[in-house]
This record gives sequence, C-alpha cells and structure tokens, in this order.
Amino acid sequence: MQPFAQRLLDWFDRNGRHDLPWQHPRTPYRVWVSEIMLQQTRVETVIPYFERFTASFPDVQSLAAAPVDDVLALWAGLGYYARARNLHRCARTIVEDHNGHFPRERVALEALPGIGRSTAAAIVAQAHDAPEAILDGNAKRVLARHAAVDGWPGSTASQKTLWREAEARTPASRCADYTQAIMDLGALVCTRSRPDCAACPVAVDCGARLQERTAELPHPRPKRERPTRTRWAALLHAPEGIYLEQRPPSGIWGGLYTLPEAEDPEHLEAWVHTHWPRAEALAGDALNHGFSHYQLDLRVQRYRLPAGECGIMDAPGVIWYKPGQSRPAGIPAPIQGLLQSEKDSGHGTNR
DNA sequence: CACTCGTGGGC
DNA sequence: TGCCCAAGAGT
Repeated sequence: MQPFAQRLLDWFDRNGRHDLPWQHPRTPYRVWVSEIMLQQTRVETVIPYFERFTASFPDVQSLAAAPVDDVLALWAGLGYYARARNLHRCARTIVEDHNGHFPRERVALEALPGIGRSTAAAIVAQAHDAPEAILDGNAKRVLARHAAVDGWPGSTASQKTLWREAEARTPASRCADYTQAIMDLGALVCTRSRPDCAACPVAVDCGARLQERTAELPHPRPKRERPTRTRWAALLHAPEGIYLEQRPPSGIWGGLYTLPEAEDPEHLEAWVHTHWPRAEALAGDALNHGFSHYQLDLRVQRYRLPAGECGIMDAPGVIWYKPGQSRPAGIPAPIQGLLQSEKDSGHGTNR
C-alpha cells in the first residue's frame, strides 16, 4: 500500500482545490492574509473579503502604511476583529523589523501577532513548500478518524496526539500540496456529517471506518453551562442623525463603530445623561419631531459599520449620520420598538 | 486550562 | 428551532 501522504497527493491532483484566490499568485503575503482570514471561517465566506482586501492592500507595505481603521473597514462583517488588528500590527513589524519580508522559519513566524503554530506552519508550507505539519480543523477531523483518536480534539491530550500524527504523516516533499490536500479532504470528503468514505483515498486503513465509528469521531466538545448575557444598545436618534461610538480596541467588536451599549436599561435616561450629554441635548430636539426621547434597538450587529462609510466625525469615535443622504446603506431606519433581550448563542463555545 | 472573540451554515 | 461547528490565537 502506498504511504498515507502519497495516496492523499494522488487524490489531490485529481480532486483537490487548485483555483482558490490565494493560490494565484501564491506569495507569502497573500498566503498569510488568507490564513488569518480563514481562521475559524469558511472558505466561501472568506473569498469575497480576500478579493477586496488584497485589491486595496496588494502588498505588506501598503497594508502597513494604512490606518488601522481602514483595515477594520475591509474586515467589517467577517468577525473576530482581533485578527484584523493583529494583521495590521504584524504588517508594520514585517516592514519595520524584517525589511518587508516574511520570515521563512516557522518558529520566527510564530513570534508575530496573530500567527500561532498551525498558521505559521501553513504559511511556510504553502509559500515555501517547507515540510511543516499543520493541524487545522480539517486535519484534526481527518486524523481523529484515520488514527481513531478518542477525546475532544480541542483538549490538550488529544491535541498532543493529533500533532504527533500530523507530523508523522507530513511528507518531506510536495508539502505545499500535502497541506492543501489534507484540508481539501477534510472539507470535501471527510466532512463532519455524512463523510463520503467511498471517495476517500485513505479509507482502506482508516481506524474510524474499520471500527465503524466514523459517525462518533471526532468526539464533540463537552457541554458546559454558559451564562446568559444580555446586551442593550441605545439608539440615540435625532433629526440630525444617529449617534455611534467607537468601541475600545479590545473586547467584542473592538475598534468598530456601534451604537452605545447600556448596562442597565431601567436607568437608560440617566445613563445617557452621564455618558452622552451631547446626544441627550439633540435627542431633546427629536421629541419635538415626534420621536421618542430615544429609541432602543438590540440589533447591534446591524449597525456595526466601518469608519470609512460613516458620516461626519466631529470628535474621535463620535459620528453623526444625517438622515436621508448620509445614512449609509446597511443602517436601517429607526425602529419604534423599545427593549428586547438577546441571549448569547453559540459564539465562544469553540476554539 | 478556561475563557473570549463573530458570523453564517447545516441539520 | 436550538445546537454545534468552522483554514485558531490571545489572555
């Protein structure tokens, strides 16, 4: 029987994905950008973002020279915004400390912000054909099945085993193709539900299949009790516009512009008076135009906007939208509803 | 090690 | 419909 890697490579030549945008041309910069975007994010979601991003920032120099707000603007909607902030920081480090060139060593890449072991390995493997093992979500699923690794793949013990399996199977040559191949196999054949074992080039010696456990491997994450969190957003609306604020650089939606978030809706009026005195004055005008003092909307995510598309900024992080012409597409008209709650669902439950 | 960080799709 | 998860990394 052919080695695992050889069977995977033969399958990849016929059935793999060879036309992803970051494969043509496959430069370290484009591989890096794609790998960061692809962290915990599906390929189909990433593609349009990658196209727009690399059109605006075709190289690490243009990215490093840009304001971080412009980077976040291109990232808006993709999620996990720390990736964008780290990407920008990393670009500046590359330009300032590495003469504009990416390190060719995996360990050196791991020292850069936003680049962990798997991403560093993927970059050097894809860009330089270096024999480094990756362990992304696809590889974890493929290896957990083929080596019949019990336990949740995110646990320390399972990861140790999976890294060992990943390293043992990584070939000395054609490593760029191999890393792409194992990801393609996981994405196209060895899928989470209903894997297509009949089409799998390594099914003959797959532990999970031989044990008839493909449906139960990899094991799911252990459940845990999660607190319910409620977010309250204050929509401070006036005839002049909608009041947004720039969020702190860390935490959820860091650096983006959203509606002000209230801790306690019962005392929202006092809260507005304390934190947004100017908005209150304008909201008073709104009363005379038939609006309530302020209106509340929990659909915070729909108001998340990049700075570049915003209206007048008259103070750092404070933006006024004028009704009509200046209200950007994507900002719905004010709604009349008052308070609703939103409970945490799902996010933060993965790693 | 536990937790956080987004959004969208599958079932 | 609620739940799980996806080309992980930082704190």
